[in-house]
Amino acid sequence: MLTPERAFFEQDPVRLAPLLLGAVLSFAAPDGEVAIRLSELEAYRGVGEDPGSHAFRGRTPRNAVMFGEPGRLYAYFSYGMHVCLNIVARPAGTSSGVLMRGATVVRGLELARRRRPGVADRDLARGPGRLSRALGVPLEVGGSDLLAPPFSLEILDAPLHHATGPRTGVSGDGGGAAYPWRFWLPGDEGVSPYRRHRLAAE
DNA sequence: GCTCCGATCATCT
DNA sequence: GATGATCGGAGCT
Repeated sequence: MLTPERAFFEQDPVRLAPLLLGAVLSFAAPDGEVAIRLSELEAYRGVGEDPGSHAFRGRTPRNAVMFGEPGRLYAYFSYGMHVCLNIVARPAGTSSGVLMRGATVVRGLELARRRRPGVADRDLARGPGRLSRALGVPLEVGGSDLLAPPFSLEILDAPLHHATGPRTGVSGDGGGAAYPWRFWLPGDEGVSPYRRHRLAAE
């Protein structure tokens, strides 16, 4: 394991995402620290390039963090109840991100269980909304540097064998086989359950 | 295991 | 005013 330099995050998110599989991210919240090992990620490119990206139509107040320094946290509120977490990629001014979709808890298991009463251990961080709750990262922490406290991030020395496929839950042109930018560790229990996307009306 | 469906609201049109 | 990078529960196989 090693701590990456800032420049590591300047690469294309499609290259970056698989390199982050197996990485350990920890967050020290007021009530304690939880660390997770990433097992599923999705890459999102920027303005005009990726119809599935929040940045596709340009900069807005919500997505402004993606246009800033790489290695920071882009957090957004989804479906009226979930917080999803991305790692900003590419040089400042461009806009890209890597969505953290699934992980397993490797430290602070007792705390993670307390945050998700009644949830099985393997489900604590299996899914993007669940992942943010297990870590204890609120929306307001968006924009923070993942390379500085209260965060820490360690990556593997060598990439792991991984699988690739279409992104989950992305509708319209950004879904489907044209953008096979979902990366996961085959067989890992932290990989989110695949949800078949709804077919177009007949 | 699977499918269907409602919750719930910031964001953008 | 509609949509969505989701989740959990109900009910079925």
